[in-house]
Amino acid sequence: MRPSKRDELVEKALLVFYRNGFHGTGMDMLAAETGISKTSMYKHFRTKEDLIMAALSLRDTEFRTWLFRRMAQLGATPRAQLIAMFDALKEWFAQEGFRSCMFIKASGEYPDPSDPIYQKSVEHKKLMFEHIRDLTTQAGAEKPDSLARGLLLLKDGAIVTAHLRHDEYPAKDAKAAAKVLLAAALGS
Amino acid sequence: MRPSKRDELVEKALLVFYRNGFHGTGMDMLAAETGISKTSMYKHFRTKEDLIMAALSLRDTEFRTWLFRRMAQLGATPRAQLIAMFDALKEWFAQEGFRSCMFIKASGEYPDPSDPIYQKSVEHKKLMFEHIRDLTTQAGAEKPDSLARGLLLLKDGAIVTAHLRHDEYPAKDAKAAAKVLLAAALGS
DNA sequence: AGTAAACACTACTGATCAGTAAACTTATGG
DNA sequence: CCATAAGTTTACTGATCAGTAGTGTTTACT
Repeated sequence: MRPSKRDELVEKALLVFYRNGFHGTGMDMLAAETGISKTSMYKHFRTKEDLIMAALSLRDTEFRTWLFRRMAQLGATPRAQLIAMFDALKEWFAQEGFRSCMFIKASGEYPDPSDPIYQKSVEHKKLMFEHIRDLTTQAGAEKPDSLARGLLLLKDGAIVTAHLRHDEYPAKDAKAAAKVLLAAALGS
Repeated sequence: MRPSKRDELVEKALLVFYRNGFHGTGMDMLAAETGISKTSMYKHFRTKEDLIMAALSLRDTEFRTWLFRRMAQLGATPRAQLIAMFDALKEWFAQEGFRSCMFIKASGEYPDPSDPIYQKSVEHKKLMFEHIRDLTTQAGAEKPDSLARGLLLLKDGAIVTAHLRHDEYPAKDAKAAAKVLLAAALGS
């Protein structure tokens, strides 16, 4: 099984799921939009849920890779990186395809905590937390966990707000608030 | 048309939509769960979308009424009310039926900005903002709009995080961060 | 008691849902 | 050049989707 076609399917499915939602995307529509036949899709993935899980895994690695790299590019010190997270978010919000956080949406459509899709969303948030907490630790915070959770509240608040409010405020306000939290935790 | 049965339908439909999602809830399932026949449902509402809109309207007034009243009960001054918002949220998160914000979920399932359901979600967030901004104004903030938006980022961040993380942290961290923002904006 | 509205029940429409079967086409590697 | 595997197309399954028609039943007001 060569990986290329399968990967292509997952990439395209990811976009359609992100744009149309999970329940809102049928397998026939997916076949039409990706140009890949339904039979082939079911050769690679036993069920729709399996395909969703693969798309979420791809999204998780893609998103964290992009965000953390961009933070590192924009900020020299750990503290500067944490502030730069909100500059990176601003760039994301301005992209035309931006439609909130894939995992917040996924857990909204599959709210049962025993559902693998829900659990994947929990996992993504956990991985996000771990990286941010590493940075707050490096920055010398007394309570790195608490500071990291606070910054992530601003991040997720900004994401869902940016989806309902297409102006510059969510990223801007979140960045300003993050600076205040960092100053309170680390000194100005 | 006596209002009682119609209202009963909207109330019950609201619960089912909130629990199962919008696309995840079929009209047959709704009839089964509410005990109201499909025929009757379609006497009151021409389409499923009309019913969803009615449910969202009810949710909007119910939620804002509850939250603002609770904030007034828990806080004497405008500033105390703003902090108390996060105590009220904590109570909400602890309720067994808690499943994130209905409007964030609605805009996730209906992401088209021209969709009435999406617009209803925007409207709800706007009404939330206006009340919080009134409080930040009364509290004497120099930039009441900016402070209100910052506090609402924490609120929505806490809501979506609490849905994926069933512990006390989201409400606790959001309250701590809110205190820091208020201290920075109003003086300690 | 009688009337009319509100209600429920059953059964149906055509469309779409996830998923499958079978036959055909393409590409690749020995 | 041939065999194998990956891909395609078409057609299908039974279930469920939103929404409707027709007939009967309950309720409330006069």
